Amino acid sequence: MSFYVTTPIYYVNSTPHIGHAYTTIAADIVVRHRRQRGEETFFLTGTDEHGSNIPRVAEEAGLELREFVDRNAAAFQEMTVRVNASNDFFVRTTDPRHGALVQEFLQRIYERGDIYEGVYAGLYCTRCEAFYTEAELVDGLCPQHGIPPDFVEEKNYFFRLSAYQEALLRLYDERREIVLPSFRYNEARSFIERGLDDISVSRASQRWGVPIPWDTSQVVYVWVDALINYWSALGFARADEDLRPRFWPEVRHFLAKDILKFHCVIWPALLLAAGLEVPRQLFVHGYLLLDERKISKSAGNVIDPLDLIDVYGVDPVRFYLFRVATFGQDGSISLQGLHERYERELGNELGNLLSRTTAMVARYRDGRLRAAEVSGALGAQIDRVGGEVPARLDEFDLTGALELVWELVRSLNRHVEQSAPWELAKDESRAAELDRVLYELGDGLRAVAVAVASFVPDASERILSALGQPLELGWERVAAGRFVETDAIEPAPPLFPRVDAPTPAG
RNA sequence: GGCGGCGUAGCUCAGCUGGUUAGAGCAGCGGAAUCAUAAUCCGUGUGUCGCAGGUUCGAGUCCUGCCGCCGCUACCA
Repeated sequence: MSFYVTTPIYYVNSTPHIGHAYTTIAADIVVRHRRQRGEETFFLTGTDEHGSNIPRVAEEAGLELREFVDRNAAAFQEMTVRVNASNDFFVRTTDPRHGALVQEFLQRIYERGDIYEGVYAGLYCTRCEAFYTEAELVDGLCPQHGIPPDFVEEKNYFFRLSAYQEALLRLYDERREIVLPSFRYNEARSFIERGLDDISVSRASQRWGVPIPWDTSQVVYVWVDALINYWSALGFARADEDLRPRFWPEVRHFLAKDILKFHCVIWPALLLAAGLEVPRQLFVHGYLLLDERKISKSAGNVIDPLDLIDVYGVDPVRFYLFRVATFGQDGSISLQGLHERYERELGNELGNLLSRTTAMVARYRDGRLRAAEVSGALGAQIDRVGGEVPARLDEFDLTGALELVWELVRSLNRHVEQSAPWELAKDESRAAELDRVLYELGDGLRAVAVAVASFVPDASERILSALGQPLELGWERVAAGRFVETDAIEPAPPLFPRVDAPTPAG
């Protein structure tokens, strides 16, 4: 079974913020988990570099076009690396190999008859790359950007989106889970239901883009160019293999709610028109709100994820985002919340659990941990994590999956208190009891490490190392009693050391 | 206007196809312990489950209406 995951390709018009990191991390968690289950995976992310905004913004920045997109693409590549995303490829739409496949894709639709020539006249917001009707404007300005739209009249090529209404409805009816969560499915379906207008897929007045193959005086509309990346990248990501037969259409697209229509309506229609299969699934997540407010430049509350990573490290940021907010819904984050979760849950509940466990093994048993039996309730809970976490991740309930693992962390701390190894250590006749408790703690912590590996990969490794366990993450190891005997456990250094509290000014 | 989401303890939220005295975490208060990054554990909640009706033996959970917040979308004589 192959499993292909994508993030949107991010627009190099601006630099990365926490919202980009959120989508990338979500996709990464899911794909890492699938690898743990031994599935064949491919994880794609990248940048969207065409469109009329780019020449304008580049000029404002005083840079050559190429220089500008290279610089901003590099910022997204750095973000990808810094959040520890395990992507298999990073696609850029300015890559000529992408351009060639975009042309091939459009040519197919053209030849099959669903692209025709027409004239578009209307109000156009260059920032949105979208046309507006008078009614959509607010005080005559673009509702998104608050700038006056331009009146544009030009010859364009149109895609017969309107012809795909029935096919799309049929698709939605046959595959209820094509768009998740279900309320996003409803949103997309009702949009299709009320009728679709044809869309312009070319721009006559622009030069920065992929030329229309049969009329090189025009370039491909940036959104169409961008969507095709999901299919094109598989064609050239590997020099020695076209990956499309292997991974298309087993794709899961992750995206934020603002680009639902492009992904859930236009993209499947384009694929149908090109005679290709539609995506297996699309997951539409919500927005992160900073202190209850939408994150935006105009609100002045943009967070650079790299700043947070500099202070707390990458794992805590990955952890926090899926701990506070239910994935799929909008969710509130705050610097203080991150700090509190870091301290309490990562530092105290998990980090300290490792510290106390390893310290006791070192102190009472000279670092030796021998196989013993894992008692009923605890063993059952470990096995339950192994069984139920995959089910939650299969439906992209990242928050629920993490909560299940955390309940096990809490149980282990409770187990320490209830069995009080320091009491057992005082009584030679209870040596076997002590051995068993220490083994249970070690085994439970080991299982936790494997179970949270997709969320906090670095910490997972450090836990396994501290316990003298092999760095093997196969999901079958999330089960009781898989601890490998060892003689070399030393008191572990703090897994998540204290950091200074954030300044109120932020 | 249509469609959809949300409204549950001070705060953040779970509560799937209706069923024992409505839950978790945080914060607060009280206590225990000392293996540990003073980290942990235990106890502690008189909540009109937005409001009003209805269906049912039984509703936070279904239906209707209404109120408030939000999203998508349409339209305006």
